[in-house]
Order: sequence, then C-alpha cells, then structure tokens
Amino acid sequence: MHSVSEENYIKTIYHLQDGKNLVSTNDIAGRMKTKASSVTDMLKKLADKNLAEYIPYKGTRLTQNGINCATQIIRKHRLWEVFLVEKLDFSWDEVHEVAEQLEHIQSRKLIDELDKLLDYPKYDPHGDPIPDAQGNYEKTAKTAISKLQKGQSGVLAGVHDTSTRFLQYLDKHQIELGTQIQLIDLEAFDGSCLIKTDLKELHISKTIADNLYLKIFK
Amino acid sequence: MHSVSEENYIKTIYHLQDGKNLVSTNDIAGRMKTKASSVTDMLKKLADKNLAEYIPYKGTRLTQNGINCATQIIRKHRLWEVFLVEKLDFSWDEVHEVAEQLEHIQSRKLIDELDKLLDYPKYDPHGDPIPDAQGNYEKTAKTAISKLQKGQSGVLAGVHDTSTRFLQYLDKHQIELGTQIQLIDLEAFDGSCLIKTDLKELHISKTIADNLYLKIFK
DNA sequence: ATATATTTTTAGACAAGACTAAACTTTAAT
DNA sequence: ATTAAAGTTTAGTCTTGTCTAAAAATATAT
Repeated sequence: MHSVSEENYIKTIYHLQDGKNLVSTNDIAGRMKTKASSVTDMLKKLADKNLAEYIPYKGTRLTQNGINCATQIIRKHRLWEVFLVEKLDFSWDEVHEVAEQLEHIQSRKLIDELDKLLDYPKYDPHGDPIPDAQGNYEKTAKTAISKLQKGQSGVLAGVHDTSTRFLQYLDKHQIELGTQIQLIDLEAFDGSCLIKTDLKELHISKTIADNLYLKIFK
Repeated sequence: MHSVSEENYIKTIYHLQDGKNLVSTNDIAGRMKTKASSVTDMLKKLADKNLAEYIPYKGTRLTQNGINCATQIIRKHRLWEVFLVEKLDFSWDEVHEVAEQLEHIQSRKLIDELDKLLDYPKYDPHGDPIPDAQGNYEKTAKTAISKLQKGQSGVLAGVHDTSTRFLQYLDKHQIELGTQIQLIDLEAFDGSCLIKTDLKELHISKTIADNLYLKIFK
C-alpha cells in the first residue's frame, strides 16, 4: 500500500481541499509542520502514483484515487476514535493522538469488524461523520459563526480568508481546524461576537466571525 | 521512544535469546529476513542506546533495559491477539500479521484499558502467556516431543541442537518456532515419533524428537 | 596445524523523507 | 510597468534502515 507519510499527506490535502480548487504547498506545510520543500517532493511522488494532480507553482488536488484513499483513512481514524471513547473509556480530547497512529494499520477485515463491534456508528466523538466501507458519508453543512444563534456550538471546519495574517491571528489565539467553539453573545450593533473555546473566551469582530466556518453539533 | 525497526530487532533477539547466552547475528538475520550486515548495524545502535550488549564476532544479548522493552512489546502483541479473536471474530491463524502492526502503537493508556476490556487475560490465542503491566509473566515449561504423551500438542518454543544442518532440516519441513505440533504416535522400539503440524504429518527420529521443545497447551 | 568453509564486519551505495539555502515564479504594491 | 514581497521549487545534505561485495575473524576438517 502507501507509506504512513504518503497517507498523512493525502489526509491533509483532503482536509484542506474542501471547496477550494487547488491546495497550496505552503498550506500543506503549515498544517503538517514540515517545510515547503519537503511538500514539493511529496507532491511529485503523489502525482506519479496518480493520487494527486500537481501543477507547479499553482497547487495540488487529489485525484479520485486519492480521494478514495483519504476517505478510507478518515473512516479508520474516526472509527478508532469511537472505539477509544466507547470501549476504552478515553475522553474526547485524548483520542486524537492515538487515532493518528491507529489509522495507518492495514487490514480490511480489522476495520470492518471494528465497525460491526461498534454497531456501525455514524459520527465520531467530535461530531464528524464516519464514511462507510464504500467511502460515502453525510457531508455536514458548515456555517459561519456570524450566522449562528446564541449558545450554538460546533467545530471549526474551515476558514474563508486564508491570508497569513488571519491564520497567524488564529494561531495566536490557539484556534485551529477542529477547535470546539461556542457562540456566547452576538452584538447586534457591529456584528462582533463573544465566543468560547475549551481554552478561553474571546471577543472577535464580524470580519473574523464571517471567516470562521463551523460544523454544527446535531 | 524507539523506532518500529528497533522494536522488531529487540523482540527478535528476545525470542532467540531464551536460555542461550548470546544470540548470533546470522540467527537474527534469518528470522527477520534481512541481511547479516544490516543486523550488525542495528546491534551497534541498540548497544549505543543501552538496549543490548554487543560483542563483535561473538553475538548479542539484551540488557535489562532491552528485556523490559521486549516484554512490553510482547504484552501488546498478545493482548491485541486476544482482542482480535475475542472481540473481532478473527480466527487464531489470522491474528499474527495484524498484531505485528498493532504492537507498535505507543500509548500506555491504550494498552492498560485494552487489558481491562479483555478482563486481564493470562494467555493469548496460541496459548502463550501475556506479561502484566510490570512485565511479569508465567514462564511456560517446555518439554521435548520425546517426553510427551500420545495426543498432546503444543507450540515449538525452542531447539536444543542449533546446527545449521538441523535447522535446515526444520526449514525443509516447514517447522519453525511457533509451529503447532501434535504427537500422534510414539514408537517404543526406537523412540521415533509421528507428529502432525497444521501443514502435514511427519515421521521423526528420537534424536530429532529430543531436540524439539514444545510449550504445552493447558 | 594448516587449509577450507562459514560467519561476521566493514565499506560504499541506495531509497525515503526530511532539511537549508539559493534560485525561480507569481502576486502585490507603488 | 516595474519593483518588492511572498510563495514555490531546485540543488545539495542528512538520517534511518537497507543492500552488495569485499575483507576479516572464527570454526571445521583433514
């Protein structure tokens, strides 16, 4: 099959893709905490293996092949997360690191039997949908924070503005994709909001609230 | 922690050690399907990390450090095997390959919780004892085939004669450490035996029966 | 005891995946 | 439109773990 490293790149590209036409080298490097030059090398390799289309200086996108591969990795990751929480008494914030390792175990039977053991769950402990064996899953709608009702919460699933300035702002406030966010208060006057993460409360402008897309918890 | 490759060497040395004073480079290479030169490189590395003592041209043995590491890997391997058989409906001959992958997952909590989920099993599906969290486990007694009662069966756990000739004989008949063997018939006249593996029946001389040590199933 | 065979180590090469520094493209700004 | 800034790629190096071929050490056989 594919190496662990290849799988991690595929997964990252898949998550960054969403909506966008092409994913940039730098975005991948940023998310994987590696250097752009390493990413370039890997993109060529993924293109050789027909897992991604790579257009130099422009960016990359997964092929159907790559997408299938990504959804299977995500299926495994999320099923293992359910297993850890349901069967091994992990809390929802402890599962990610271990699931990152378990998602690379290669065995079709293992994952299908795990699915059965867990009684075919539809969502992982963070509310993300779990792809079935064919790779199909319910695409959860995403909503800008500025469109939420007071009290609603969800998980950061995307950003509209991808400028360094903005992303650095998020970094500074320890907000990243996957961060759980609740809308505490919405100021009608200027559209600014008070939001709460598991780490702290934060006042953000309408501009920022428009740029943060959440997956809403059911 | 240690790399997957290091862990595999440690595990192999541990299994080959048993009784013997030193494990030879070639034995390790043979069991790991790698070349002796690769083994030499790794032995130096393990010695640097204080996981093994390495005496050039003579052989190697694990330090207490290395032994602790080995028993933890074995604990993980065997617990995962129980999990696969008990919870995921694997049969006992399907588990090894997957457990080889799972044994390298790093998470103390994961393995302790798994142990709890399985209700602290003492043996894996092949009858091998499972070390506890402290690394202690019941050392199963080993018995030469020539000492068995008709009908008893067990798993090949060691050989007395380690000559190439003898080991090549075992290779030829697809018998290796871990092979399941049952004593079908014992000839009183010359001490020769008829034994059965999962692959075939085989008539062996007393000399050979004296040299094959089994772990007996309870 | 010496020659031969076997085992082990060394030396040098390679692939995967990462990095730095320099060169090259593209984008943004005047 | 030209220049500056930002993003991307290339070239060359490094580490881990592997290999082959040759050299060295040990074991075996006459």
